[in-house]
Amino acid sequence: MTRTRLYEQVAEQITAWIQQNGLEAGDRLPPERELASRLGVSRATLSQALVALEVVGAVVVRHGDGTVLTGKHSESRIVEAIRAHSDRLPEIIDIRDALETKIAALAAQRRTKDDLVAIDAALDAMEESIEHGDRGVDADEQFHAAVTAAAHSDLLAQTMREIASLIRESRIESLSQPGRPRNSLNGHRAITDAIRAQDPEAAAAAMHAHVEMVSDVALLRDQGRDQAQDR
Amino acid sequence: MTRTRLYEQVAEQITAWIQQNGLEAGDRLPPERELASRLGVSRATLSQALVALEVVGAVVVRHGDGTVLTGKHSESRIVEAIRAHSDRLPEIIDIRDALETKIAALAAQRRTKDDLVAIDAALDAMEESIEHGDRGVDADEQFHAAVTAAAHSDLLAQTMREIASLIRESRIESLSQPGRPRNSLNGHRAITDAIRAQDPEAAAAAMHAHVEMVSDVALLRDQGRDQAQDR
DNA sequence: CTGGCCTATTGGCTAGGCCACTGATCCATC
DNA sequence: GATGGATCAGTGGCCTAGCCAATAGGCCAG
Repeated sequence: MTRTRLYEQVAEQITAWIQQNGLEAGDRLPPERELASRLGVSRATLSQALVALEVVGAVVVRHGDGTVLTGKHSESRIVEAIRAHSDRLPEIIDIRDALETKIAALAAQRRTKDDLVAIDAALDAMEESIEHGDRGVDADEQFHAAVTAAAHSDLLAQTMREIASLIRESRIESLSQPGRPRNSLNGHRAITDAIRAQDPEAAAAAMHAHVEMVSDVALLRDQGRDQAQDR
Repeated sequence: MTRTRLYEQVAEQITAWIQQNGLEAGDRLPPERELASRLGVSRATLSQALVALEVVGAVVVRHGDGTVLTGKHSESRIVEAIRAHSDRLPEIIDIRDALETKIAALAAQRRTKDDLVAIDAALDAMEESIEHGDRGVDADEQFHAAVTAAAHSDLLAQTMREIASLIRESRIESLSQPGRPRNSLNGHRAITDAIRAQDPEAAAAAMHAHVEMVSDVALLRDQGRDQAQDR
């Protein structure tokens, strides 16, 4: 059994420190000498930690200049592959439809009582959020996360996490449309009902309709430069 | 522009050396002191290179023992997340069903003439392969890759690539069953017909049936320790 | 044969130092 | 006044030397 190496701890301390201080891309880390003494490690060890962070793509170390943050933290190759393209929204809809429809069906089959409690809680949170005039972005995310958890598939869950940042962006755009949060909430209710009734087909259909509704926004927005991809 | 760091060169030399000598998982690298002097760098620098290789997952450094190769090179986090579990086959079926069903539907909508040519070619390759008594694993893979390409979605394609190694394993098991390659080929034909006819629903249904057929094997194999996950 | 100890080997980490690169400043030149 | 080169302080890159800690295998006592 290999124990945690010091450089790993240091790397984590650094990332934590970055988060705490709200540092963003382009910001600089303290000089190695200072940072090393502040963390109570040698410069060599700190250097190892920086190598690790550099390999992961979190920072870039520039000789003679300093260590600057990339902000990319550690994005999956999936996300990287799609970020370059400007017309990514349709693709996000496609993959959400593929994954979440299946997830909804599995959730209907496998959900436990606890899963239902979590889903209901997310539903309540979104309702309350909307009552307060919010868009309910976080609650929306919470709901989908709860459904994903109820599907009890690590692989599907991990894949959803990989593209979470992409989905979040589209989610914000969608929920910014007037009347959309209420609409979305109704969609969530239908999905929840089907999951509660343990009806996979209905859950899949409800989720599909929900994702489709979101896609309308995307199409509206992409209308101008829509290409051969007829949907 | 930041020039190449020494540790990067060292890491590359090491990986090259591994390839040249045909080292495999479980093999040991020379001791740090020896390796460092042989590469003409200090132990500190070599240590940085090893950290980089460790972060990438190519090696694991064990205190007091040595540095051993993992052979995993660089697998996606999705794959890593699932490798730990022994009962991964059901989950692979789930995600294949989710992704490939959607991919088939999209392929039916978006396929070009060239896409069809590629799909037909894969079909022919599989047929010929089976005639020769092979299992047609490569041709099977080729077919699914061609369909994925025809869906014209970078995101879905990249996601499929991420879990490709997992699918490949299940594929080999499936096609090893007697009579299975022929069965699989028929499934491919049905999928191809639907895609050629540009019928999304039929393509999705055909792909779903195809994946289900594969899942039968998996269930058969997992029968003994099947848990609450009723399917 | 078993169990515990010893030791050679190997990686973990530190300390201290010199070198190379970067960027800003200052100054001579035009 | 504008331009271009020299300078210098700060920063990372890399090295040497050394001690500490974990591992594995052999040795010895029981």
